[in-house]
Amino acid sequence: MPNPEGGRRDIAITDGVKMTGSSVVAATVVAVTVVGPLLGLMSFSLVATMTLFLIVSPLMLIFVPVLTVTVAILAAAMVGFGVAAAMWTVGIAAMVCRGREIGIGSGVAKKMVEWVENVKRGQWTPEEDNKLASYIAQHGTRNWRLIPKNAGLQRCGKSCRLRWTNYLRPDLKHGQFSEAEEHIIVKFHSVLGNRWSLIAAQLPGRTDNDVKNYWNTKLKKKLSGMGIDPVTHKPFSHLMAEITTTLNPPQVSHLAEAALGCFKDEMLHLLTKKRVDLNQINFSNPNPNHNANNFNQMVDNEAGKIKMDGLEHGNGIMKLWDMGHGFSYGSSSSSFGNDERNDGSASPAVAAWRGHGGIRTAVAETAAAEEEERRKLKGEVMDQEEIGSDGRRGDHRMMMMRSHQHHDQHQHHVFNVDNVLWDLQADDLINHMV
DNA sequence: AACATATTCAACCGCTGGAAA
DNA sequence: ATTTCCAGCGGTTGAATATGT
Repeated sequence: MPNPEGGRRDIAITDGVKMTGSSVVAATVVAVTVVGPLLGLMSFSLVATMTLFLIVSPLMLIFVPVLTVTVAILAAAMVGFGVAAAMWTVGIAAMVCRGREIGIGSGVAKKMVEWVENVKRGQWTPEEDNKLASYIAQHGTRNWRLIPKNAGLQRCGKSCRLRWTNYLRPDLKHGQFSEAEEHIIVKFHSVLGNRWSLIAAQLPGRTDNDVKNYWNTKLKKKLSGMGIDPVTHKPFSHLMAEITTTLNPPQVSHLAEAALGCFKDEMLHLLTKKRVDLNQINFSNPNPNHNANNFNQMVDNEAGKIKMDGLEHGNGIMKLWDMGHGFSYGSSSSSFGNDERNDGSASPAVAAWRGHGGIRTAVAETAAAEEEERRKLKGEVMDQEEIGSDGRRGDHRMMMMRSHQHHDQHQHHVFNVDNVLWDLQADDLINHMV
């Protein structure tokens, strides 16, 4: 698509500020300005040192041949430095230009680009907030690239968009999360994993960033403190049981040593890194009450929006959260949040979701396998897109996952200990922690 | 009071995929 | 069919603040 402003393609680094001829010149000037004085200083140092040496040396004549060679070498070195500096100068300019083009997002190039382009970063000031909010109130949020320009802000479009969506939007709720909100986050995280946008969609006025931060800073610790692994939502005791039944005795003893330390969370996190072979996933449903049915019902309600009443109040669904005592991970056979089966493994529903990246950091699934699986599902999912009427990608993903469950009826189960391969060496676990 | 450490959370980064040309 | 633009997403960072020593 031709750029409407006649420039080259925008790049990610500043999200919409284009490279222009003046920027190239400015970048070069900046680079030369930095390198020039450095070169001058180096030359001056060399000349001064040599002069001083020649003046003070009484044995100058004796060492003339040596000095000649030395000076020749140093001169050659200076030429080399000069060439290197010139190349560096050109390189910096090129890096800035190229960085602008392809989106290099770190290091000198980034700083140069920021400086050259005069794009501000960091905390927003109240004045900036006012400018952005009043502009959006008048013109809407149609083209984020143009918004900072038109609003008189020295920000990139992406920064403006994030500021608006995460902070300035009038429908946002600021302040502490309520217990009910915590409840919802934990329940949905147990099924969706780190799908923050999907979880946030269940909490009016909260952004995915809010939910993510709250989870990482509060809820994770809260669950750990209650003896529940925040990654798998399983009790630690179950994970330890899995360790002892799965690993060889020497490995178990190493793990036990590690467990005695103060790295419980890290260890358990690593222990949940199971290899997922998507070709062997079994989404069959040995338990007629398991979560897949409950979840599918919820997804069907209100065009893909999950119905909280059913989650919170029952119909055979376990109540995870006891308002008086915090989280309650019971052993109900029809549990939703914990989804624990008698053998300690997660149910197919949870496994299905996790198999699609719900707990990417915990499940050592390969990106390639996941991508292939997505592609396989894509056609089927597209047929169901109308269910997610608001067009959010998360809803598509939900549909994909649901679709996947139906699609792979005859495959094996991800988290069933009988089928899981543990791919971590005990030494690796310990080394990582230490 | 001064310093060190931990916590919080706004802002950012890089990637992805849909839409548009 | 391909290229380009744009917005959404999850992970990460780092400044500001709180808490501990």
